[in-house]
Amino acid sequence: MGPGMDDRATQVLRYIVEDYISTAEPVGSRTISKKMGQALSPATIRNIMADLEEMGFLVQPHTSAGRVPTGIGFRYYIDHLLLRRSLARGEVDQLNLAALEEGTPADELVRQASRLLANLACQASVVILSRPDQQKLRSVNLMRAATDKILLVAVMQGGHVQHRLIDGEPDITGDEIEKINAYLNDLAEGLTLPQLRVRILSELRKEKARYDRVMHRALTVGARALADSGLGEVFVEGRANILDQPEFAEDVQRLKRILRAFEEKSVIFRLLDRAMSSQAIQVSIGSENPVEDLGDVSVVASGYLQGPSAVGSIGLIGPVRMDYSRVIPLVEYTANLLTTMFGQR
Amino acid sequence: MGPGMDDRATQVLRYIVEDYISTAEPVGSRTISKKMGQALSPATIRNIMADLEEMGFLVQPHTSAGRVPTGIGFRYYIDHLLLRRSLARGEVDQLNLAALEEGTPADELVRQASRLLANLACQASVVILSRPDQQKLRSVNLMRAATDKILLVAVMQGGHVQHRLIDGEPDITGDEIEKINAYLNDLAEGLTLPQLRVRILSELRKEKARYDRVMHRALTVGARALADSGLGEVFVEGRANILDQPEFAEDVQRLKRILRAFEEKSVIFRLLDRAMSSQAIQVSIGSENPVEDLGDVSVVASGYLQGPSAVGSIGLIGPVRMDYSRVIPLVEYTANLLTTMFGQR
DNA sequence: ATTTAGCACTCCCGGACCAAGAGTGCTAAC
DNA sequence: GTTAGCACTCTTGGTCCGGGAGTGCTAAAT
Repeated sequence: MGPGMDDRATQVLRYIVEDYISTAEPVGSRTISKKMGQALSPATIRNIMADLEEMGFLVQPHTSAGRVPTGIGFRYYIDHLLLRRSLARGEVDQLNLAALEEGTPADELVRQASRLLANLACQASVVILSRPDQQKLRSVNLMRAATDKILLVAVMQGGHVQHRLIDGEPDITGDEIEKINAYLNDLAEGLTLPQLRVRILSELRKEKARYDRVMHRALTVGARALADSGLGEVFVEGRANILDQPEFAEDVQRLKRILRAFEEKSVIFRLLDRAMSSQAIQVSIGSENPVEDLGDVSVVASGYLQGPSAVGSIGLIGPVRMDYSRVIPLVEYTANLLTTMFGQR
Repeated sequence: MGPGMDDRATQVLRYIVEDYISTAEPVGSRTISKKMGQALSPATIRNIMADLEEMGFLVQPHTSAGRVPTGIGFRYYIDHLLLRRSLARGEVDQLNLAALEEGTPADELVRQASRLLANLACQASVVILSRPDQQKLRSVNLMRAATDKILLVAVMQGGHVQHRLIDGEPDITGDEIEKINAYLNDLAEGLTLPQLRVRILSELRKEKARYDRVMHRALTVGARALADSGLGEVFVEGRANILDQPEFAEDVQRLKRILRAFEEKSVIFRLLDRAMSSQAIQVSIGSENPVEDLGDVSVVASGYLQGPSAVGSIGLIGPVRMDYSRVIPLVEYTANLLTTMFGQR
């Protein structure tokens, strides 16, 4: 809290931010005066505003326009002034993921959550899943997919399922696959796939079973593929919502930058990565976020857990002028919902 | 070919369409005259243009603007006038899906194809996969996913893999799962999942094995889930490319309609469904396509096969003013590529 | 010593108006 | 049948202007 940041000033800042959030227009002294019940005249407000501008909380788009909060202004608002709105009953109802079909795969669950969140918040919503090669395994299985093909199926502790096809193994019998499965599952639990692989490799040196080759092959393909896909899954939902935001609607260049960013896994990943490790909500305002191309959007995100380990992160992307009082509880609730749902799995 | 559609008129139509495709601006008589090597004066061209307009091939945005081809004009161009450009070497190289990691799942393969196609064509690209409950099975397997959970994994003949989680089966042994698998795989091949289910149900009436419940449960969950997810998978890539098209760049309403449509599985499905059943390329121009909201885009799509059966369809979505001579071969090639790649699986 | 009213000033925005340019349709000549 | 010529239409971009919104400053009021 800077010098001269007295109570009245923060009040005014709050009103300005809130008005700006709802109108998307620079806000003038007269408006604020009215909003504060005429307790202070426009002229006084103007003085306060001038102070706030000097401190970096506000800017004027041009002389003789109202003020607009800066990133710093928003930051201060969020850190000190924000009153969270609790969720309305209807909102909670709409987020009812439990209504999903029994047995829905984890990916689909997460994607649905994202979609619902996007609709409720009227923003674009994004989910990332942690890198598959860093997730711990729950179980690994091989199964015959065709005469000369074997499918490697890995179930992660988060409930996510990964699979790869292994070619050209026509001569292995069902029994042998069985044995491999039993063997794998003894070792697999709690390891990552790459870890499992090195573990097996060292074991293999000792005993020389007939199915060495298959298992070796499977693990190599599996581990390499997972390492290769590098980043985890990324889902973006509700892209169209950003077109509803007046700040983006006009400027096609900006839109293009944002949409392009949405198509790059790595960018989205960088954006939400920070939130993944923490369950607390993270808000990056404009240039605070780690992607230069998205210097004019805000990201509100939170990680979610599977048991003790962070498996992903869900959030919203929208204009800096977001309704944080609504959006933050929404994201928080959704992330918690995911955590509890995965807890039951 | 309408009355009075002489050679010269078609020539003029071709030039107009092609010029319009490359410039996105109404084209005037002077331009065409020059393009035809001054063989005809602008005045003559104007007469021909007036004829073409009367026949419905052209329109004027306003008096004293050049002409723009109508949907009918484009249709005629595509059906009778189009000269396909063969693909450049570099283009083929860029579509090199074979370079993908060995064992990449079918979904990922298809998505990559879509992405590459989108980049090459500078349009949005879309893939649909046929409804999972209509695809024939190659094999079905249950596997233990956790102490009280079983994972149902179904490999389709197209190489697509579906999975669902089945809850609360702690008391079944690995051996029993084995038996179920053996039993299932005897029956499964070539059936759809719902078919398999009714088949099993009738069998179950006869013998009462201990693992009835699990199998029944698995099939019910599987079949219902698949029926429920209704449509197949849909992937959209290269959305940002539509912002490069001048006809969409300005009009935000239109953009929003298109982006929203992209988020609705069912819409995309309706759009590409027709193409799925045929290997020949399908071109829907503007209002020809079955989605009202997308009355101002064209769709170029083609189905692809897995062996004898159509499993999906890939295509491009863009402005009516697309470079069909380039885009059609591209889509065709990509679809064929997918067909051959799936052939090897 | 604040607060406020008053006022001059600045800047944006929308509408009116105009000139240039592009393209047409028609007519009359080739 | 083709084309040159010409009058006409319509868009586009630029300029100009007036109104409105909002400010900063100053001087009066509390």
